[in-house]
Amino acid sequence: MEILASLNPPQRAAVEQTEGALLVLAGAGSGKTRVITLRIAYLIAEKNVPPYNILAVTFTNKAAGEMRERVKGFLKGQQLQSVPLISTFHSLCVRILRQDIEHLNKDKERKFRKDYTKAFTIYDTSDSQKVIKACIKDIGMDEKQLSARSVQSAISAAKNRGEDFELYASNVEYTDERKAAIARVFKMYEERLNNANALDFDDLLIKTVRLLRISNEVREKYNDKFKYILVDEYQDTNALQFALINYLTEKQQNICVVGDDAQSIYGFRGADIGNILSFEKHYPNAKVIMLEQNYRSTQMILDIADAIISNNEGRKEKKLWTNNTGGEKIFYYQAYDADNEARFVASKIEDHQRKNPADKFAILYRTNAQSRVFEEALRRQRIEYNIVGGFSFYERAEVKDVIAYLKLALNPFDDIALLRVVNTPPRGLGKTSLDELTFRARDFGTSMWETLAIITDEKYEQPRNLTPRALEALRGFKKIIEKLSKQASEAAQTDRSVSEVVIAAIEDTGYSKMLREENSDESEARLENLQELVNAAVDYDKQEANGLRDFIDHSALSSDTDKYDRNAQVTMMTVHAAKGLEFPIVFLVGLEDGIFPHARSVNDPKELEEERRLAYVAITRAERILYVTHSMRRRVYGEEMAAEPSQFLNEMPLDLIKDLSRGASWLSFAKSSAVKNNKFAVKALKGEAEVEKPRATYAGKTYNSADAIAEFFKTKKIENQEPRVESEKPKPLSGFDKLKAAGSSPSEIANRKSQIENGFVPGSHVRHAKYGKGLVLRREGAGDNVKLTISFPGFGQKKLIEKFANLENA
DNA sequence: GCGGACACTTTTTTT
DNA sequence: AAGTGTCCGC
Repeated sequence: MEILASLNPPQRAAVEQTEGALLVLAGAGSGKTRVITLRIAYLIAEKNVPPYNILAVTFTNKAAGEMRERVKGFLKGQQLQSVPLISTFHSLCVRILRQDIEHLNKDKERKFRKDYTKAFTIYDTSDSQKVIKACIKDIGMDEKQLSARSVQSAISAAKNRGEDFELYASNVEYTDERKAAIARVFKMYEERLNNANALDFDDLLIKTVRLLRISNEVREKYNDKFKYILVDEYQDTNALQFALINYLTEKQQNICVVGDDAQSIYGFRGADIGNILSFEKHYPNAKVIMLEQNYRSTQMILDIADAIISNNEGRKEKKLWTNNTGGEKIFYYQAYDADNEARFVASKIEDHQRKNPADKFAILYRTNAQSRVFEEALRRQRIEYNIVGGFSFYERAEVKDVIAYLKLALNPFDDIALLRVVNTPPRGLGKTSLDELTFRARDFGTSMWETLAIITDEKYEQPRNLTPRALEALRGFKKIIEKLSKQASEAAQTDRSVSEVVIAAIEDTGYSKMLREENSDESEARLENLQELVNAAVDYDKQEANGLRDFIDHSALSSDTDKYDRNAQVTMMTVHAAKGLEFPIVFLVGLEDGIFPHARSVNDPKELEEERRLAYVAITRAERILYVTHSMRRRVYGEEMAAEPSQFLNEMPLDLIKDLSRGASWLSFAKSSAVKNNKFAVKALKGEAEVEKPRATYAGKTYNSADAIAEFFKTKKIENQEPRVESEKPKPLSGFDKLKAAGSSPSEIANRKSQIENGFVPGSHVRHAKYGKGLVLRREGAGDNVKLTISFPGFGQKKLIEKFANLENA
């Protein structure tokens, strides 16, 4: 292959070393994806491996799509009999289970009696949360004592650790009532999913691993099928995924994994960097190849990324290098508020586009919620953009409703689907009737659908506790589903048109009638969305012949419906979604304490390190130019709050950053006083420096110029009163801004404070023995229970009990 | 049983 | 701010 000539020696070795186990440890921008896709092409084109023998696994649909595109590009012009399977872990599992799940029914150690069928349903996060909610209620607890959300994440975490409900329960201490309750819910949840012939996202992996473990036949089948296996972003695998790979490679050991420990950002999903070490243990003959040359970014960008990541303790030393020396400094902008931040980005994009219309941009943020302001700003400037992820098409209520009809038609045991649509459109079935139905289902130990069949039967003689009207409604509903079910199973088995069934689910169920009669803008939009769903089904009919079930699976497993369009000029997405991608110009926005690093991560050193790796991923997306921005105020829960610069900003080498802010900014201040106020720097100047660098660790100092920042915030007050940026109308102030507007001298604030039960109010500066100066952001509770949220530069936000915190005025 | 008014939580990140 | 859950009058 000619193209191999363009590779450097280690890259080339990674492509050509096709037999046996191979671990490729690669830095950001080192051509990882290029290597892995070329390898697939190489196997096919040079080694004559039939494509169906190749399996490549990724973590996101977007990565899988990207990889398919690239492989196609490399194999352009070749006639192929089949295609390699390039899929996410979850899709792979669905594919295996749809064929072979029934082998699980022979499992001698199975915990529940109900058999799985190939028609199993996939429960997405909100589906399983509904089940959990019901379970919590049924063990007699209140959502306030035990939130469905937290139980869900506890269950999911346990599952990803490889614990089933029994193991989980056996680890609960006698005194831990909360955990004991979770264990009870866990068991009940598992049983209900089993009854519903349903699997949640975690189960897809768990059941597949179990299947491969207990069935030699199945394991052998897939070992024979997948002769060459590749795993991208290997650092993100968790224990289950590792086990899955091990089973699949039992016979042949042709496995190639590619990863970068510095880019591990899915710890919250149980990803374990340790799998890199386990890999070498499990495949003792594994070769290891390192790719350290970066081909993507300028030296300037790499230096910034490296400066940040080197604050992490748990990290393999790995210094990226590049031939792209120099490059432009990193641009920095401090915005007055979120809107101003978005305007800045939009106007910069406009500038660049004027100079070079072909430029490509990415706007990267920590959370999806941040996207809206940027959408608005870009739309105002008439800049076209593409948004990845966020609120998915398949999450819209009307789409979920119609999908629920289809799911129910395919798997009538799916209680969640039934409850979703039984009274949508309204059929006169209210809470009373549905409670009765639920109660009976629990009583009989059957699914809702079976229960419904039993009590609507003419010959049923027990009292029904249902009004004649409700009974008729249930019978009507039953007929609708039966009819749809007939159509659906035809479409699922034969390759008959999926779109016909989708249309039936919209029309014959009364759903579209309901929307048409509502006749509002809202219902109009919903009808259009359903039309969109029909279009998707029509497209689907044209391209693939995999039937309705596959169509539904797709809707469950693809959260980012708007798949990444590599030709888009401007792409907006979360940093997570950007992994594996690159852009000439990147805007990393919202670099604020509490947002990035996220407030939920600052209290746990491990999580903070993950945030830092996330920042590393974000920065290394940039090829030529990187902008970093933060805003001084941000709306949180509808309330305008003061926002502090992110500690990651301060971990950047300040002299590599060019300030584009108008007037004074955090950066200008930090720069001018960094030398003067930094004890270490002063020592260094005097030649007394202990070699010990002010190594920023989570437990200690993070800022290398904490005093400078503290001082900056003192002066910030004045600046905030005279916004430097034109803003159409003055925004209503709230929180501490109101305080400042009313009278902003420290003494006045202090007075006010003593009036308010002698406590610290939001907006006041305090001093803490350990953390130093901080800004009070929030005050909750009363009396002895007052909790304060305080932002301490260098330490992040802390929640302190006022009574014990020993705070002083500052 | 239904719909509207109101009270209340919620935002990490992905499958 | 926005979406969800609960209560109440019809």
